[in-house]
Amino acid sequence: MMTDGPASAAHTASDSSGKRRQIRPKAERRQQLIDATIRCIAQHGLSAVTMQMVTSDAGLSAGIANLHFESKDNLLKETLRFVAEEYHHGQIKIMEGSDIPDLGERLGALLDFQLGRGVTQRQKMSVWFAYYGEAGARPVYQRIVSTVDRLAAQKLEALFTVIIREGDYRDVDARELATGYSALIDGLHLGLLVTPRELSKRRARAVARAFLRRAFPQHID
Amino acid sequence: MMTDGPASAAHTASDSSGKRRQIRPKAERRQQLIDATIRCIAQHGLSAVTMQMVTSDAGLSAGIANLHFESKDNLLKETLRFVAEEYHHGQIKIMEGSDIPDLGERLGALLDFQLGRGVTQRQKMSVWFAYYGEAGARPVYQRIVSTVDRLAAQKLEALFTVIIREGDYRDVDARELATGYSALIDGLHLGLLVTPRELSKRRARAVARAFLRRAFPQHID
DNA sequence: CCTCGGAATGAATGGTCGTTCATTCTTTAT
DNA sequence: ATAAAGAATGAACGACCATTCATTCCGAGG
Repeated sequence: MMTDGPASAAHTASDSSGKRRQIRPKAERRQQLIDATIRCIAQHGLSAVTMQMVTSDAGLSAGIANLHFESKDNLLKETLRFVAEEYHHGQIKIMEGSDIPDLGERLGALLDFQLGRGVTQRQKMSVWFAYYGEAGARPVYQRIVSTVDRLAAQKLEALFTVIIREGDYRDVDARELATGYSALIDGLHLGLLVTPRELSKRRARAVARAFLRRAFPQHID
Repeated sequence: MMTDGPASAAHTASDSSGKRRQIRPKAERRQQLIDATIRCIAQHGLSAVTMQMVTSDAGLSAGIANLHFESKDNLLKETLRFVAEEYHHGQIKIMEGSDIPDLGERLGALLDFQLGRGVTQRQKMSVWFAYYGEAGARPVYQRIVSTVDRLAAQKLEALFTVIIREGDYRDVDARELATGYSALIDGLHLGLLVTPRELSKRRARAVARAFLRRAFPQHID
């Protein structure tokens, strides 16, 4: 929802479109600032992000972030919530989506989403792991991620359960496999972020596909 | 080397052992400060760590970190290097260690190390992912991690290659499997850090073991 | 016992950041 | 057209942080 529309084209304040003050709906300004925050975290790292950085990247004045979000802490919290929900909603939509009747194909669609263009953008990954890094010390972040994570994990386990029944697979535990698959995807995201030279997106997809093939040989070719 | 010896028992400056100034070898002071940095990152998060925090946690005066490390940036860099090398040296030692002749057992030892007490301590994991979070924006961190990572990946691939030959496994690519296993372990570490409620250490080990069993059924029971 | 090198200290400094709020400006309703 | 409402601005403020360095003091060598 409104993540990369033309409205977010103003990456710098030096827009030649004029310096005239613009009044916009509150929700739009909030999203504009969250988008700017994502860009700043990806470019400079969470620990280097300043309010000046964010507001100037958004092409707005210094005090505006405190106007729409109460504080910097809150802005960062809301940014994490946005990224987390965007990612998990996309996942869940595919998993329960009956528009792909074949379960093997649905699994493939999930994999492509998780390691495809939208999610694997360096920007989003940077944000994702920047917060993970702080999560150990900040229970607020843990709670935000846990909430959406749990729902996605349940959906994945349900999907795996149906596939196991359909394929009559033996010695495969849906819960264990779902945990493993989720962890594998997270680990691959990490590799793509930290060591992009050694792990290409193509290879990441191949690795994830191989994981699923070993568990569900009849469903994945 | 000297990670948790009795020497690092001074977690606060309020040691009743006296306030008398102590002069110690340079290497010892450096390690003392790195240990304090690890504790501070784990407790407060990388972005909240201050020099005051570190030096007071180490029980020393304010300017000492700048004396032994040139700057805060350098202190953080050296701390990452220490954690990365400690982790990867432990791994590599097990992988090439001929003290465990049976390859299946050696694999199990590797798994226990990666998801066992030493590594999975919240402290170490926090540090690990705090830096990962910043790696997207800081090439220095990428280089430190890449260097040690590459060596470990090669050793793991070599070990898998031997196991594949020994078990005569078909349709298993050592390189692909090594990438997958490494990613899985990273992902499990992440789960242990961010959602400890939903993923216990015991279950993480079971998931990793199941991954290996699906690939090398004869070697893992 | 004395001396000297240098390890350790911590008050002081300069700079940066988050936040505030009086003011300016745009929009909507009358 | 005019006024009221409130969105946006940006200079100013106070707090905090990394870094410096004059000073203190330990301890090894004579």
